[in-house]
Amino acid sequence: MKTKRNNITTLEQFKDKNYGKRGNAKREQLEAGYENFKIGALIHEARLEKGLTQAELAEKVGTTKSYISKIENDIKEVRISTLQRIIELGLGGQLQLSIKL
Amino acid sequence: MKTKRNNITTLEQFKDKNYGKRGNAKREQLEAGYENFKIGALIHEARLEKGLTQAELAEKVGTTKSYISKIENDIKEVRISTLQRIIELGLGGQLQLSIKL
DNA sequence: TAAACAGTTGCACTAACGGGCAACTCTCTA
DNA sequence: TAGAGAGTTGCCCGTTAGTGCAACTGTTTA
Repeated sequence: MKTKRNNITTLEQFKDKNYGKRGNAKREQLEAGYENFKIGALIHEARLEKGLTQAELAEKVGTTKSYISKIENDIKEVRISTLQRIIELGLGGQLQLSIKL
Repeated sequence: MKTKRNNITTLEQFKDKNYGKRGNAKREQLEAGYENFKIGALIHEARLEKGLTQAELAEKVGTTKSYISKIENDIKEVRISTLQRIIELGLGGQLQLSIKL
């Protein structure tokens, strides 16, 4: 079998290795506990929980790893339908939406 | 003062008057309890809870009532940023997003 | 070293769609 | 009747989400 050799593929690894390293948006979101949620962090975390790489997720969804990366870093705006597609096809999950008044 | 004379401006009125009348998406969503949520129904309900008309909501958000109508009826796709704008500026609420894996 | 994997970033393209305008329907009141 | 308010719908256009490619930076293993 092909063993995974490197890089971050679980949430724990990410938190251990990257948390607090760079002054990026991802870390700030973790610190803020997603109070000001960003979609990117949401997908990022879910993907790691599933143990998928960006390329693997991209393939399931029918897109490219570069696009996944852009979404996770909130570089590109996402349509809700696209978000649903990623979550359902790629992560086997469901998008939950609600309004807190 | 200018009194509101007509049409539906509360959730109760909507349910009383429209529920089950037409075979539209809105009714089906109400019946399904939003299992297959649609953004439209979400905004629609929140708007009625706030007692706003489409035009009033539109003005707060800086858009038109026609656009609000299209979103509520799921005719148009919504961007997440737009959804946030509507909920925050227009309804004074917060959009809650999560992924159920 | 190097090679392979994971992720980021830049650039350029285009079909799709967000969003506006205006005209329409429907309902209620006078 | 008519007029006004609430909501729907058709048409249109400019923007941009989504894509594709390629080059880049780490990081890990051999």
